[in-house]
Amino acid sequence: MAEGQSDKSIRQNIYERIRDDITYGNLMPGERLTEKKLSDIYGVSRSPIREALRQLESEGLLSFERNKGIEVRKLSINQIEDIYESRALLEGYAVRISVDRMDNKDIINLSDIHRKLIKAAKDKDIPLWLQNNAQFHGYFREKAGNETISQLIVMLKRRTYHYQNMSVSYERAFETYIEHHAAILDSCKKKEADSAEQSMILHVRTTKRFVIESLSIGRNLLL
Amino acid sequence: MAEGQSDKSIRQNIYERIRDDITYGNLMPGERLTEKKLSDIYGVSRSPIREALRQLESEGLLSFERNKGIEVRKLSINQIEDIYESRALLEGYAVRISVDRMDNKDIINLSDIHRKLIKAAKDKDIPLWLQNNAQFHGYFREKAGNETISQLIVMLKRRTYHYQNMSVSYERAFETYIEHHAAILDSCKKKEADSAEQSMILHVRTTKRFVIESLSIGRNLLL
DNA sequence: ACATACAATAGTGTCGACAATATTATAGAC
DNA sequence: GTCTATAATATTGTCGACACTATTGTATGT
Repeated sequence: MAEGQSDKSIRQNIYERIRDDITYGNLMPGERLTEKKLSDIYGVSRSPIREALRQLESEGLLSFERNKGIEVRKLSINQIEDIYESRALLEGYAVRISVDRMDNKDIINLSDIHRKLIKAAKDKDIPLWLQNNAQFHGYFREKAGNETISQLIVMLKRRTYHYQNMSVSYERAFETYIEHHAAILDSCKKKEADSAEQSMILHVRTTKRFVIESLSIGRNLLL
Repeated sequence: MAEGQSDKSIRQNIYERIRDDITYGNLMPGERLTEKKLSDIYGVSRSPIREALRQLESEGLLSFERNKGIEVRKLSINQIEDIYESRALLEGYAVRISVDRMDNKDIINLSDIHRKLIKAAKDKDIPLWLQNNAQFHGYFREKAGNETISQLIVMLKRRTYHYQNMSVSYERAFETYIEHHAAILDSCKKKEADSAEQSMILHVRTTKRFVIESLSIGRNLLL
């Protein structure tokens, strides 16, 4: 009866598993991976593992050193800033393009997500927050209808996912984010594309600031 | 006395070779690759080849179908448009950020490249054009100092490289491009970042139009 | 001539083994 | 005790073989 899925290749399963382990923090930045260990854990040979690792490297989640090994990519403050600046640009664009394409139904859907975010914040329900926050941002990504930009945003989000998660509990973060979302939503309603874009850029940059601040605090505590 | 490089891994060599074969048009979109054939051509086993292929897939240069095989990724008109829109956004950003960081030396360097482009256009020296055009665009990419955005631009350029090369000979292309470059350069001199950004966006979008038009013409001739 | 079943072929997916390289442990000199 | 040289170990890089799947070719019945 076997293990389960099975119409995906082993490589694909391994790829998704390691990817998720990185994004959800089971594998931490800087952590060392050896092919042998992964091979033992998942009970498969090294071939599909190596191929999965190559994919993850290309997507910026792992870093290799020839004949040395693999580690979960560790980002410098500078690199984190670069990634968030890129996201600000791309997500800002997505919002700007979306605005003109939205009808009443879209506004209702977004307002609904927005309400759930307010509730999640009030209850301090972080998983609920993360889920709806992803939906909120994803809505614009999809609506903009640019496949390439959508993929780039998703890829960049993955690179900082665990850094960002560590900062969600940052004081006042929820409150600030909700204000930003409200501003974006408001501009959408008024069909003010440029204003919506600016609000999104501000939103992502603020997130960047929170992430970096909480990172410094974490390091100060540790060192 | 052996082949040459040799302190790069076989995988890395194969990766670069296939990548270049795609970007420079030795491998055409839609062309089918089999691991066996590549293995025979390069005289190595399939393992490093498969790993290289995975990298190229992640970068959007190949497309896979499970148990079916690999082909050089063929882009639809829509996908080409998406990629150029993304490039317009990213390269526009790079220019905008660059402007404030430029000193007289930079302006001189860019003017120099610009002059060489004019000469290449006059002589219809396409390789010289391509080389200096890459330098011109690369200058802003580097100057902007955002590693992530720089990598994204390079990746996206590769995806459309051979499509674009087919269109360089498009009538009036050189002339138009030189006007655009002049406008960008002019805005840089005047330190008008927004204007420079807009000129670059226009430039990339115009390139998109030329590529798509020359593509349609090519298809009409063929069908 | 056409459709179906089945065999032959070709290609991808995975595995275990070995080679090359890097890291760690050990021993010896001072 | 510390440094260096060397042996032992661990890890990555590459290979050839086999399993599984899809495609193509062939034969048979109608």
